[in-house]
Amino acid sequence: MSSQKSTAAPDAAPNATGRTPKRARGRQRVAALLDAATVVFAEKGYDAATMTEIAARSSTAIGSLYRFFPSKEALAEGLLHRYGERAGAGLDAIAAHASAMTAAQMADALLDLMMALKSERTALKVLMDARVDGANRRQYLRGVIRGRMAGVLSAHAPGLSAERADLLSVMVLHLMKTIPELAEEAEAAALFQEMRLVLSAYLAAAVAGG
Amino acid sequence: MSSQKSTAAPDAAPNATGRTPKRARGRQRVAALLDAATVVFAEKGYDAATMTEIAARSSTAIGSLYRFFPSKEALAEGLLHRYGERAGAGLDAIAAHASAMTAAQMADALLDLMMALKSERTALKVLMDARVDGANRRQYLRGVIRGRMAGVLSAHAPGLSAERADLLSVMVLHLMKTIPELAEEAEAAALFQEMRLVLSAYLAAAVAGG
Amino acid sequence: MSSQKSTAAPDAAPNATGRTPKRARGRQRVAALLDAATVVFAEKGYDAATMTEIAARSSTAIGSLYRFFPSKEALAEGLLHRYGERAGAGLDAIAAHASAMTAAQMADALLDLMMALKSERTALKVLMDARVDGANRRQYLRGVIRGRMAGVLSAHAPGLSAERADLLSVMVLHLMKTIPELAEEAEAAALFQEMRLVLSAYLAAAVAGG
Amino acid sequence: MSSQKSTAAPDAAPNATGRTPKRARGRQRVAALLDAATVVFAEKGYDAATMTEIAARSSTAIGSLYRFFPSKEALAEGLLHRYGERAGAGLDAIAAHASAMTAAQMADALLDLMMALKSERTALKVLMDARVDGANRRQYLRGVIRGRMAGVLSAHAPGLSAERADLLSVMVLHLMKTIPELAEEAEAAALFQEMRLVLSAYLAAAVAGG
DNA sequence: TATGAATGAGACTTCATTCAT
DNA sequence: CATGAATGAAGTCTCATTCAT
Repeated sequence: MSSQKSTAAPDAAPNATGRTPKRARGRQRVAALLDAATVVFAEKGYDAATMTEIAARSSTAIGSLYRFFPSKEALAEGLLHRYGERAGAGLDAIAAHASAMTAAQMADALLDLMMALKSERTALKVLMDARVDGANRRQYLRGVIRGRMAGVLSAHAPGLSAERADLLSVMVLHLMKTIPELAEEAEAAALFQEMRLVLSAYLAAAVAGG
Repeated sequence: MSSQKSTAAPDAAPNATGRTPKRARGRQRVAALLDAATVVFAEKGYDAATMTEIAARSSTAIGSLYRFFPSKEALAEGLLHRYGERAGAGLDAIAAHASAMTAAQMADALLDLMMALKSERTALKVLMDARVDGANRRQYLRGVIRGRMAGVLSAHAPGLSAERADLLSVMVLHLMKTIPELAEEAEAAALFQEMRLVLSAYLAAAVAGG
Repeated sequence: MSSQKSTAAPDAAPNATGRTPKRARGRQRVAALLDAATVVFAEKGYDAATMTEIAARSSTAIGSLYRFFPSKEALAEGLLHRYGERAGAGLDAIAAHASAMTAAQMADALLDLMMALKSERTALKVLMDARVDGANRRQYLRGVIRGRMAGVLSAHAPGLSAERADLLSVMVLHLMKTIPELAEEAEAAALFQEMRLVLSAYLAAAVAGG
Repeated sequence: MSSQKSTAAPDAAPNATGRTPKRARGRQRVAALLDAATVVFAEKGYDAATMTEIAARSSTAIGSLYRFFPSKEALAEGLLHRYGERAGAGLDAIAAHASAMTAAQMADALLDLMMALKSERTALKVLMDARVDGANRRQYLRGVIRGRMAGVLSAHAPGLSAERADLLSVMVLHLMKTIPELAEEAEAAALFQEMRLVLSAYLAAAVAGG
């Protein structure tokens, strides 16, 4: 099932022709499907989201949806995969400047990234929370992101042991993961600022050797 | 299935009196149902959890489950209610000693409470996240707990404004809410200690006026 | 099943004591149950009516309801039986004066009887229409009433052959049976008068040898 | 079950052309479903009829039944609609010759129509009697048929006032509606002739100004 | 290859009926 | 005998997935 994906949504190199040859059409479809899935999963939750609605929202026939993603689980996987790439890229970008940042600046940078991925983040949360059997697949995403985040933190605080950086990265990711939930509270804006405090206090304490 | 019940409900008739037969049995049933619901909701999530499985896990006939909780939503509500009472009592107990605690001790106390309610906490998170219509009932729980937590924090740091205490309590609750997720990671124990650091650093910074 | 009824609801002679000894209490219960059943069947239809509601409306425990009527079908039977007795008595009363009536007067008398039994009539219709297996039991009621009606018609028009009187009685009963439905139309009152016309025209034509 | 279908649906593809495959199949399905529903509703009544049985009788998967009729109520509505069209057409055909008919001929014509729609009529009665909420839809059917019948009567007896024609049509429809019940009696054939007498006597009396 | 009608397992819920108290 | 909690078969409806066209 997971092996089929590489066939259906190949990460092939960007094509040379500027037009939309066969291959590119598929890429667009996949993107549209993932966008629709993001919206529907976020709105309804994993179980309540229906393949039919996701297909409809992206103007795709249900049969075509199943051609690209052979199951609902595979679709979720696809979403996770795309998110992993985007978030990874964002973290790499932060890592590039991490050494020159204060704890507060680091907190800001991470929160900014969080906001940039906001819409996807909600869908992600839904998928990660869904107690599906595909827990293993989630492990993959975790691994990818976690490594990137550890890179960020090591760059930021070169003194950290590899072990410590790993643990820190898990906790920071955990904290970031919960941010969209804060947006649902009445005091969303204030809580967002408050999370800045949480993060910077934690990072400062941890780097100091807490 | 019905014959299994006498085996599966060894906690029957704790007292020797012939009294409270009907009533007590009902109470036990409800408790068993809520326990089973806690487990199943936590394992599967709200949508994927089935009334049939919850009934089976508590050795209850499906019809009996519906006698006590006339809908899945009502069952969720029952769980929320029970959790509210337990968590509220725990917070009140902490509040009684809050003034004499350091930030680190407060973090410990809160985490201890969290551990005591661990199994229920996971189910709770699932229910609070579920995109059900009965959002009002959840709002009620939120209000109750939040007020209790604000009491704890005010007792701990009398200098806080009511507003600030409110905001802090929301954030602390938010952080605590996410703890069960950490338990799913490989480094659960270490992360738990890490959360101690997060909480105490945040509390110390916040009380200091960060 | 049907044999149990004679035990549960005996048509025993009116008791001598003026009080309410054991036997009479049962009689009251049965009457209350049948009254409640009449209302609920009429309101909801046979299938949608629930034994629980019928018990509740007559302030009877569900277990007691089942003591008197061992099944829903038996309860329906009980209602049919009571209706048969009441309608039969009414028809006998009409028969006593039938020889002195014109066709129009006969139509009036029958319609008056119909109105007197109105509330029960609606419940009856529901039960007769219900496509339950107990079709045989309905046959019984039909037989009883039909014989009475044939008596009325023979008294009214002595010239009719027994065969003809039988056929006429079936048709007249059929027409009367449908009256409650007219009450649901907007023009109920006018239709009721119209039914007078139908009946008297038919009786006159039939007696005349149509 | 799916393999049985080719056996159970011998009316498939009446034309030789490869054309109208999808569309025509849908229409056939709907017709088969309505036919099955007619039978089952007539046999069991509205409540006791199960969607599962209706699907089975038309060799349709339950899911397909729900694709065409998204609820039991919708299915009933579909039946009502189809009946309305057929009965309306029949009444219009009678109206075309009504002016040249005697009361007895009119009675015959109406009874003939009734016989032609016999099987549907029984189901109709069940649906119209059913205590469902969708009463509005039934009102619509009533209106349509009633207007057609008033047209028939006006054509038959031009002297009738519009009001009177309306009232007459309601009563005539009422009488016709009850015919299927007569078919359940032992003397069905004789009763059918008797209904001829009822109708013609009534029409004659009414036209005469009774 | 794209399409969407068809499929049927399975979810929630109701209610007639039983039986321990 | 009365009571009403307990039971579980059965009904309506949804939706992931397949496959003929």
